Amino acid sequence: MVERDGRPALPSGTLDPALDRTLDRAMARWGIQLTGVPLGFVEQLYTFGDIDRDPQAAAGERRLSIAYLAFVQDMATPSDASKARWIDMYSLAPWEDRRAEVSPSATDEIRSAITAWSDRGASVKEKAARLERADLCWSIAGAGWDPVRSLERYECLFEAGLLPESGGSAKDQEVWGTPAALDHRRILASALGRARGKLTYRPVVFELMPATFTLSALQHVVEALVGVTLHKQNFRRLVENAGLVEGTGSRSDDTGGRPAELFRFRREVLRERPAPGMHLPGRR
Amino acid sequence: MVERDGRPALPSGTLDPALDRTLDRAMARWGIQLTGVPLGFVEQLYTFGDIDRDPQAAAGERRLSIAYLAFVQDMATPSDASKARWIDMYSLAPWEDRRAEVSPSATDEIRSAITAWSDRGASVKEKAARLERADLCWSIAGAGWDPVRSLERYECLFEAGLLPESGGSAKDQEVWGTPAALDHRRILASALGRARGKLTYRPVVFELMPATFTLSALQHVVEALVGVTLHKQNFRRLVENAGLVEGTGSRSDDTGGRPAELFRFRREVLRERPAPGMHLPGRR
DNA sequence: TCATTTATGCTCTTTATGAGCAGAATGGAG
DNA sequence: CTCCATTCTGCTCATAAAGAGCATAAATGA
Repeated sequence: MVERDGRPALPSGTLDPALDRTLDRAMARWGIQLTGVPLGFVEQLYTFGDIDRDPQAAAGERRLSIAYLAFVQDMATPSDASKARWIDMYSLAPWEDRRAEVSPSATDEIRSAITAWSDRGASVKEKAARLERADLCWSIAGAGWDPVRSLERYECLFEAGLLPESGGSAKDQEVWGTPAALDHRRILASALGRARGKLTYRPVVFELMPATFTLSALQHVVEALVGVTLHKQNFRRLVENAGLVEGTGSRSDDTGGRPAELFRFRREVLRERPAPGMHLPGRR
Repeated sequence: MVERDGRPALPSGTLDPALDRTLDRAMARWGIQLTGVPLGFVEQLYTFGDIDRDPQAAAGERRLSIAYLAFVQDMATPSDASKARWIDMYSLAPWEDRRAEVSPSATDEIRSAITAWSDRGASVKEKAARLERADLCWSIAGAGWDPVRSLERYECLFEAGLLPESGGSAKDQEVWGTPAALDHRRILASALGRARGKLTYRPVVFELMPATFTLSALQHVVEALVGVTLHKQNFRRLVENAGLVEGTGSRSDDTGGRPAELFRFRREVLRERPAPGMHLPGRR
């Protein structure tokens, strides 16, 4: 991210109608210019254009932002020239990280705030609608936690007025995260949901991995992305059995325990199956 | 679709910065105005902005189109005032319909044209890349047919110069379909892929169905959307077993054979499972 | 009455998934 | 040198889902 008005902001720039033949190229141009990081897998994400998304825009002016999701290899470092730096996405949206059960109290705080919001519904009908939505997002009354619904969760917090973006106080950053510039947290939430979903039917994780890696390293990346922990043996079985990876024969011995075999992505899987990916637990 | 330059075109209009507070509203405004059809499920699809997508645009001018995918109830009829009318999407992209094996020769014609294209690659490397891509799209060397890859297939035909949009002759409309205005066939291909994918993890089919329906009717809609036929008994088992539908007790007797029970969508399934949908055959 | 058509119920096999037990191979502490 | 903590890896077992097909039920029309 870069800095903008003292807050973290996604790198962005304006479309040059003469220079950029396609939107993808414009995005690549600005991405390189602002971060110096070479992009891997790239996909258009969403176009944001609400009239009030940029409070600084002049009246009658409209700012459209065409957001892109890109994966880069193994934490490539931003160029020194750029002011860009990596920011843990979960510092912006801590509620999306359910790997450690260190502070379930944070989730509880959100849950009770959201429940209070649904109670404030004007009519019985609206209360019920809010409650159902809250349940789908936050798994309050029994619906499972769906990692893919990160945008819905952000929008739930936004509309409930719990975030600074929509007038909330949200003091405890461990719970409510660090605000970003403009609606960039919303964009992040979209991207996160998209990436998590994509993971289940396209082998995009490997865009984030070096050429060879241990299965544990792969699992850690998947877990970081999805925000939940996975059963180790089953994960191994899944990726090996599905033909997503193949062993290289060599091994890595900086594991802290028994050395691990190094694997590589099996590109052939793309031709063998139409939708190869990581299965998310309980998602069906 | 409406008519534009003598060709079928998707309904569209320009964003009014003063009038439309959100992009969604602008889309709804134009949708109603141009077709008179009330929209059900709506989702932003993709923003198209290549410099050469509108040949009529003035130099230095750039036309951005923010496309939306919307589902409407059971073939609602366009208002008389509008010039809009329903067009079978498969008349624009016949290759996407693999339900009837009436003319496998059409697919064969496309396959051989695509194979010829990959042979025309400049280098050995490019040939191989084209061949892999052709295989993924058209299931030439053994990859399965993935209904979701409709956009990739359109782009394959486009880049191979086989469609009028990219200079091809494409006389036989049974094979190459009816051209639409501008890049609207590309937009259709995007929408089709998105809708097909969505089907697998969200119960969107029911947006296309009346309140009650027979399982056969439901299956026909799914088959029409996905473009392949399904095993009848297994389809029934899937939707009933997954809790997507529930019987109403009453029955329909215009089936032509034994009367069928009428079912309705089970809304509760949304709370029971995070990603309820129809499983597509062979897609994994 | 019987052939035709569509709907529905059930079985059988194969493959995935969720959960856990147990052994193998390393480094470090004593 | 031994023991132990740590991590990797192989395996089993129960349950669920998916692919394919057989068989029966309930209508219509010749």
